[in-house]
Amino acid sequence: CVTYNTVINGLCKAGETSLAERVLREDMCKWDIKPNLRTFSSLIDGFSNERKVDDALRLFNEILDKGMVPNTTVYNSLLNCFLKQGFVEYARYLLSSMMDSRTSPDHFTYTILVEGFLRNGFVKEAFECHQKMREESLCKDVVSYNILINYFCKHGKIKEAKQMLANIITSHLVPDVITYTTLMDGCCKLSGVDDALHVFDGMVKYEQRPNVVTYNTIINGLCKEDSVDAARFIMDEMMRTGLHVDVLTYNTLLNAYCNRESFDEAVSLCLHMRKLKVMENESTYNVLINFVCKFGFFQLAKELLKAMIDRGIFPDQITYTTLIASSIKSCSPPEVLEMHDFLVLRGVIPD
RNA sequence: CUGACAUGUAUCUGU
Repeated sequence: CVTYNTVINGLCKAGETSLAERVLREDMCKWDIKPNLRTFSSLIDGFSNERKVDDALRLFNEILDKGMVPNTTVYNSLLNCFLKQGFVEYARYLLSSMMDSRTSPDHFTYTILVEGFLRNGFVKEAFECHQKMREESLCKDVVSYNILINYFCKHGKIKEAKQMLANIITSHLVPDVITYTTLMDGCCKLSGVDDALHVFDGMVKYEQRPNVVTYNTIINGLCKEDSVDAARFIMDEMMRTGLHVDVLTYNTLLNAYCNRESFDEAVSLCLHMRKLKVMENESTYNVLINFVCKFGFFQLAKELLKAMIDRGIFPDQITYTTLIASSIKSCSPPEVLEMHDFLVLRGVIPD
């Protein structure tokens, strides 16, 4: 059973949850191995990440039908699924059944609720959940604080965000790399890179190691303040010190070079990326497509679109908006429609 | 007695 759970969980994480379910139905039944709650949690979480709420709910009901008793993790997975897709009322209902069945919430439950309520605009309830978790001494880590810091930062409230960091420390918890990075990103966007660097100093002082995301955040902040060369210096330093850069590092700088119209730098960065075998993603192509569109090279944009599909990267809503907005300016109405149909046919849902 | 498998938070691109 452990072996199967490992395989099933791997498939779920790889976005192959339907296949994982077939493994359950066919292989496990064949050998008469009984799935347990972990098996179901993996599958529910897998469907959750694929936004298949119906399937997640179906598996939850199957647990009940089999006479098994869902534990906290199973409830958490389904709660998270509902809240991520905006089904707040379902989540509330599930939460009350969880209470009725005397399944006690843990710190995961609370952080899922805090994040989910904030995501769906129920700010007051989110804060109440956070408070309740603290009162029940279930606040075992800083995740819920991190979520609140992110909320404040995304709503322009840098002062409140910093206050939350102070609250973490007075609660005798230890801010982690995500706490600092979240706050640094808020600083970059609200009070400038200089301020973010103060936070960075604090992080180092409290012995939290910056990671790739931390540096990407700084690089992005510098790029947005037109200090692209300083940003590039950081990237070079990362590589020199053996910290591996990722696709977001490249995308951030690539976008900055494009905005600055440093064509040569942009091209050489793309080559650099290939050489280090960092795979491009949707954003990489979106940056390039946006760049060529801005100069009215719509044919070139089409070629990039083809190249991205050939590499197995699917256009998304941003690709759509970029291409449609540009085609309206430089193409005839039939061509705009042709592009629209083409993208919709590849699964893009226009917003 | 011990060990292996499940759930939550941060950074890039368009309008």
